[in-house]
Amino acid sequence: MYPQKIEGITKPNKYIAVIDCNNFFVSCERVFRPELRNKPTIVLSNNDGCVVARSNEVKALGIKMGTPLFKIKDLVKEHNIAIFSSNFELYGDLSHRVMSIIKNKVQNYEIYSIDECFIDLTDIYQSDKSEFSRDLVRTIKTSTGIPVSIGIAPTKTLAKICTKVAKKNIDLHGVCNWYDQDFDSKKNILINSEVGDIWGIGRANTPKLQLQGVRTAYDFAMMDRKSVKKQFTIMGERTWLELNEIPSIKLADNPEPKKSIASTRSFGEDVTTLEQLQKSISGHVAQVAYQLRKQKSKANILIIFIRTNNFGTRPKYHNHAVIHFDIPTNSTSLMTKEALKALNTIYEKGYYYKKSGVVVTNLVPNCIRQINLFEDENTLRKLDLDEQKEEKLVSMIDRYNEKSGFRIVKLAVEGENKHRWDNKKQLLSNRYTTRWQEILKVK
DNA sequence: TCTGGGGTCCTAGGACCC
DNA sequence: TCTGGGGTCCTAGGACCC
Repeated sequence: MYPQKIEGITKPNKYIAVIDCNNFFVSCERVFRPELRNKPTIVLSNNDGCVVARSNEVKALGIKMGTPLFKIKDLVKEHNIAIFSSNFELYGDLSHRVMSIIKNKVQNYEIYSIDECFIDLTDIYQSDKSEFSRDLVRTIKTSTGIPVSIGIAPTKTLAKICTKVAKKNIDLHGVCNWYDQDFDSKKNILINSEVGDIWGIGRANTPKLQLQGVRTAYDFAMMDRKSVKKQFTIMGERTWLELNEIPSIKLADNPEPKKSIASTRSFGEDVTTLEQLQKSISGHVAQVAYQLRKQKSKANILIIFIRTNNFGTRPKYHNHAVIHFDIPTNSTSLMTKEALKALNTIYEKGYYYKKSGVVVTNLVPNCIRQINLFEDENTLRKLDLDEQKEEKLVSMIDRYNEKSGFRIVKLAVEGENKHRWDNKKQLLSNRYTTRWQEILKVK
């Protein structure tokens, strides 16, 4: 009998909702190109490699998320699909606008990704959660142009399932509320969602479940709890509980600072020389160091990596180096120096490199100061002074770069602005909302 | 010819300790 | 022939998400 009874747990009456932007990147492009409404449209990943966003018309053609562009050339031609390079400056700005509207309406929210936000509606003033949500859908649409869907349920996992229902049924006006369903409809919703589509059940576990005859969310919810935990660990158990209406994944409001920050990118053209790699690694280091400073953190560990193409027949090589700092840092110059030293040790001549990147982890808040064993008080004081000086300079540079919108001030090793091997972005739309030069012109 | 980027969490197993 | 037992901490790798 669904939902399964779970001993010792009383269900709290929670109203968790998830707001999901429909085909977000595509919707962003359509805001400024309304003639593309109802026309098949896709947005590509970096280097114009894979499809990362699809309009409904494209989904209907059976084009899957992540498909490389070259594999669908024929379909693109045949159906006259509109193609865009990814324009993260635009998407980031529109996302920010959507989230601001949500923040204005609810106290408890968790921005989950660029296009998704969980909210807790349990304690909002309005008693009709569905009406509140339909209103939110309308407000977001009229003030940003972005269509969204909202699912409301006792748990995050069920809410995610409900948004999918909301997207499929136009007459729901963008909102599906689990609490509005009778027993049979709830059961039907679960029966109609494939086990692999459940939030938390991924590529690796889907076949495992299917082999046991578990094909739908309903099948999964009806499994034996112990068997779920044994096979899919505590993560699977949480999902199982959530499908049985027991909240087990908390709303992460007041977000924690990031625990790791990465900057990685594949090259638009073959890279072979150490000098080119130095420039790209320096650029990545500058990026993560800036983000570290922005969230007021310092890093204990810096990892750099370089790799050749995973595909194709040319010789493959990948390697990484891990740098431990004695004192946590967010200094671009110090991190660059160490990163380049490390790059020397992993660079091998004769390969065609395709990608490089850096990751910082073991982050600590700025204010925590790990005392090095060998530091006495005088060196400490001097260090503090040096640090303050550097911090002043760096924050000035950060502010200047933010204001100008580009990273104009940077270390010499990064080199000139544009490299031949930089990202390919041949189909980029204008950054309508963040650059004056590219603002929409009304004729 | 052409195949993204940036995160989080959990577990198993080794190192180390008493 | 014998080769404890139990704890903690750390890391690499896997699984997941968008």
